[in-house]
Amino acid sequence: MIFEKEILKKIDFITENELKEEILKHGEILSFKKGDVIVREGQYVKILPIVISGLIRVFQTKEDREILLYYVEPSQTCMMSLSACFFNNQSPSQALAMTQTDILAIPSRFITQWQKQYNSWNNFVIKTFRKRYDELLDTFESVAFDHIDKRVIAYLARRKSQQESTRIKISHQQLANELGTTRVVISRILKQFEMDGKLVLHRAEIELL
Amino acid sequence: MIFEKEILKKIDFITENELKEEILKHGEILSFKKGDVIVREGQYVKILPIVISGLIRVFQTKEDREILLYYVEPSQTCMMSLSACFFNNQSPSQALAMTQTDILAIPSRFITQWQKQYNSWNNFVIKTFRKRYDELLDTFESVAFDHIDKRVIAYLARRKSQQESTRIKISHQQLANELGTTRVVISRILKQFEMDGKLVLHRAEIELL
DNA sequence: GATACTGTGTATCTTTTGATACCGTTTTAT
DNA sequence: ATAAAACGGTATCAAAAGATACACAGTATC
Repeated sequence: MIFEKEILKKIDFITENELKEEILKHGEILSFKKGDVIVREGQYVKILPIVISGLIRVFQTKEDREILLYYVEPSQTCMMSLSACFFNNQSPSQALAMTQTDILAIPSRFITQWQKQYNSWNNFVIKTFRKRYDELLDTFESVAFDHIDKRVIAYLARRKSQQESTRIKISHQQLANELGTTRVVISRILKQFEMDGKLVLHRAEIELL
Repeated sequence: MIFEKEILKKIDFITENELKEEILKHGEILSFKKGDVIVREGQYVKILPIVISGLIRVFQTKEDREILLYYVEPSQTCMMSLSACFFNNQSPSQALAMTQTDILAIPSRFITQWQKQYNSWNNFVIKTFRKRYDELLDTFESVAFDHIDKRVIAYLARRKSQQESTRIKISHQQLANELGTTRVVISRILKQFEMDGKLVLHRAEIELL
């Protein structure tokens, strides 16, 4: 059971009390288990998900490879859903629950309505677009100009700071998928890092030093 | 002199007559010559530019290299300006007039106001964000997964369709900057294409066949 | 017309990354 | 318990792209 108090804590970027009430009234909590598909490619999207707890991975698949768009963390929403709701489009991407995840589902009809009525909602919408753009630009720059070893380090560092632990559970294959390369390349680089004393490798787990 | 009729033609995505009048009333036409800097990095942005004629190049500079974000064509606006106006931020990027360019400058205070009042304006705002995101994603994918020769061809094809001519005025060095690589690589690839009979090279100009 | 700058062709060498293949270990499923 | 799948180490080879260097032609400037 999720209490209203917890929900309100996650949407503290909403300043108008009236809007808070509306959100609690019209939003519905949906729960997903690890590995559940939340949105399929091509599916029409009727709700906007705001993550209350857990983590959602949003990605596209193109010719048997995945392109990671972004993760949706608590207090955030999915830009692609936002856009799809807005224009009543099909979703161009897939969303997957990475862990047990609870979302607050807002029916799409409220999105533009609230944008007009509530400043903080409109801010939320615009910030979501801008944030994802900046993230993508970051990724783009690192793909364009950095070597893979640097990207691996950056990825691990980000994971470390997100989860407050130096042990990162991920297989070489998964890491390769995240960075858009192959398993052999990742194994090679990680081994080198281990020899340099930067980390220790365990099965499906990387321990940062 | 730019006539109201021409302006209205360029903003035909605006459906409300009332808004059209407001735009004509509060917007101001600004003209730039080829090469003029329209926005500097770090500058506060007080107006939203809608291009009436010409072309604007929006890019960032990082450690002596340029990162092209996008071009703003007639009827379009600059996402970065939109975002900067919205949050009263400094512009993280530079904008440069590629040719003689006329813009319709909308004072920033109207942006959110009109978003609330006019659906077509809000659509314009959201579409701008989404469009630039999609473009960036496209570029990202081609950088991540395509070889440079394919990217060169794609770049030339886009330029061709934009300007309705098979002769593209660009030097190898400029082309290298656009694609984030070096002159030698571009010369090498273009020469190969010429030998394959796909194009003819002239000085600072490429003729597509 | 001399000079400097820009644009281009091309050769050589190196680094990075990808592709493939093979092997052993550990975990999972039946 | 046994087979299958997932995980990872490593070697070899090839391709793509970057770095550097040099030559020379066209263009602009004075």
